[in-house]
Amino acid sequence: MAAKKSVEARVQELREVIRYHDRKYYVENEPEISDAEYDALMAELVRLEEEHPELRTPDSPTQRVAGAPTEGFATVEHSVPMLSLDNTYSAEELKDFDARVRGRLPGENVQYVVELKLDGVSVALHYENGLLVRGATRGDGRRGDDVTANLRTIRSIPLRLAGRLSDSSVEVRGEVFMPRPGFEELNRERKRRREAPFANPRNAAAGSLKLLDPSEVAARRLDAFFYQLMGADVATQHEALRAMRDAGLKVNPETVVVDDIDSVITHCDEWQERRKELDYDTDGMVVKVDSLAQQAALGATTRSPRWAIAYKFPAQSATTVVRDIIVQVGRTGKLTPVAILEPVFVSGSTVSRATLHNQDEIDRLDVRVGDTVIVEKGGEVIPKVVKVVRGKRKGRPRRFRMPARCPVCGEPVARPEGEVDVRCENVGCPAQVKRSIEHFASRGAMDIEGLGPALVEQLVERGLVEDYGDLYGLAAAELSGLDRMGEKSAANLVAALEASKRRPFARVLFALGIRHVGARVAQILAEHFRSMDAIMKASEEELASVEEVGPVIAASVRAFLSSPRNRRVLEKLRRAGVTMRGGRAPTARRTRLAGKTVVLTGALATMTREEAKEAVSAAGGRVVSSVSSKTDLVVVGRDPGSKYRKAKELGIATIDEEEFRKLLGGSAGS
DNA sequence: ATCCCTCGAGTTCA
DNA sequence: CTCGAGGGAT
Repeated sequence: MAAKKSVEARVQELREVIRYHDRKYYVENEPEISDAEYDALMAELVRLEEEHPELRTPDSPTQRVAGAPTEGFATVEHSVPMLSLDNTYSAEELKDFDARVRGRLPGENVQYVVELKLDGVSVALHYENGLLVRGATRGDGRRGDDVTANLRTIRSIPLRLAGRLSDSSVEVRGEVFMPRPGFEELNRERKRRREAPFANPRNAAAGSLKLLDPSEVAARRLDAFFYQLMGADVATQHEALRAMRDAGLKVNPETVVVDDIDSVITHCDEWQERRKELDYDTDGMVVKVDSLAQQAALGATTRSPRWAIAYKFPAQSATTVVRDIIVQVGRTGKLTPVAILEPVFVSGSTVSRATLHNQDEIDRLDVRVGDTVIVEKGGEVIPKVVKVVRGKRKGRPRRFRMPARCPVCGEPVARPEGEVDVRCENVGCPAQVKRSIEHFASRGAMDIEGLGPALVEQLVERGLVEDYGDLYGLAAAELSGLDRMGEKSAANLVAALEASKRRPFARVLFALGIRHVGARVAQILAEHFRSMDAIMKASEEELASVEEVGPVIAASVRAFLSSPRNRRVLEKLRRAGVTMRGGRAPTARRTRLAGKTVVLTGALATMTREEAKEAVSAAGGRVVSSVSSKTDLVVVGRDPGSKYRKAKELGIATIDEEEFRKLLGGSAGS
């Protein structure tokens, strides 16, 4: 056993040495040994582990690419939501931010940390006892994909933390990105293999993290910078950055701590130019209040923290020509003018169309066909026509006027008094019919896989369906004759339709496409009325008396369900066996909240008002809007309103968010 | 009457 | 993502 002992010791030693050099090379950028020497160390470790599989541990440097390709990614809920930051675009707005911060921290000294804002993919890593156990993408902020296997392949992400954090359990957040040289190399290779190149490094990074085979991810040159540390004993953001760096997590070196907003602005201005020197993309700067105590005092709104803000570099713009202005008809019948542009490359992608929203916008810009215009990407994604270059207008092109008749069905259109939008009111208009079927089939609604715009187009054009009620009458035989529809796809679609009949009632209600009834309102109505019959019977007043439903929504629902045409469609759905009633309400657990009347005031940090309400009703309690002598408990969040005072006056018990979560029994926020 | 927060709806490209 | 508008609180 003596031999065994020395092998074990050698394995340990190799791991430590490799980890040390990994860090020198990938994190600190100061390699101490040659690649060949490094490879030799790694080869020895691999060999020893192969000979002694019992010595393998998950944090061994050989285990970066472990695990077979997966079918998909599990969803992970973030313990604390990954909020996005509010954006600012000018020095003026930064000063406003500073004023808001100081206003909420009277008499206190405020320091700011200014960091580069990387243009990549946000991730959250969990280390337990110093070991990387899980990593997830930001997703929608509340839940993301578990991409642990892929993150493990990124060499600048330590599998085990070093130094003071070496056996602590922390969460760190950062940005995974692809440096430009790696991106260019990847695209050259993709072109060689006749694969579509990525439009920009961010897309390449996002696409790489979603690869199902970790060994493919390992071949991509991904990198990461970390900027948030949770669960460690630090008092300021700059200490957190230092602690992460000491632990072997890569932290962006271009970070400064400053004493006032003017220095922040100077720094932002400077990087606007200097960012070109970097070999990775940045889309702005992030300004954070340094003190974590002050951060906590400032808190967050439901959307973003109040202690940080993003300063976005001015959007890149490009000049192009308007070839045409066309008019689209949406699901609700709204006519939308769209500029068809001479394709032009703007910040990462080629733009060929841009919405002009409505006649007012067109008049404001005075865009005409043939005009030269400046386009920008508002919010990095959606292109926007910013202005017309008047000097380049040739001749006297006609002003654009919204058509008096629907371009699709030819019926006259209406523009209600005082509204900016023009609508086609013909519910049988093919454009509306197609869009409403697409909506019906979409994810979030009935989620019918394989039923996309192209197929809907054919189904309607060939008269196979007149509305979404007809979908369930489709037979595989009818379908397999369509373009790109073999027997197999036809059978799949029929199966998908069958499966969709079991969607929960709330989804069905949403799928109907009633104006003002989105996913959320549908959920509220479903929970309150429990069945289609009950909603059909409800009067407008009864509908409007439901919390969160006002006169406009009530009228819209009533109008939809009163229309004989819609009733016929609903009848088809009912006969097909589509869910028309909700299940029972989840049985209330026996908790200390059971039977209590609760009032919420102020903003909660870890859940929205709605989630809090759900949590209370799941716990058997009831949330009402105002404090009275009948109220049992007032939950006080950040910036409580007058309800807090009233609770004090009436001597009603108040609790803060932490106590509230305890009362909910830890299972809140689900 | 007015402010603030959310939700709904429309939109682009790979 | 952003704009506009509905709903509730003030």
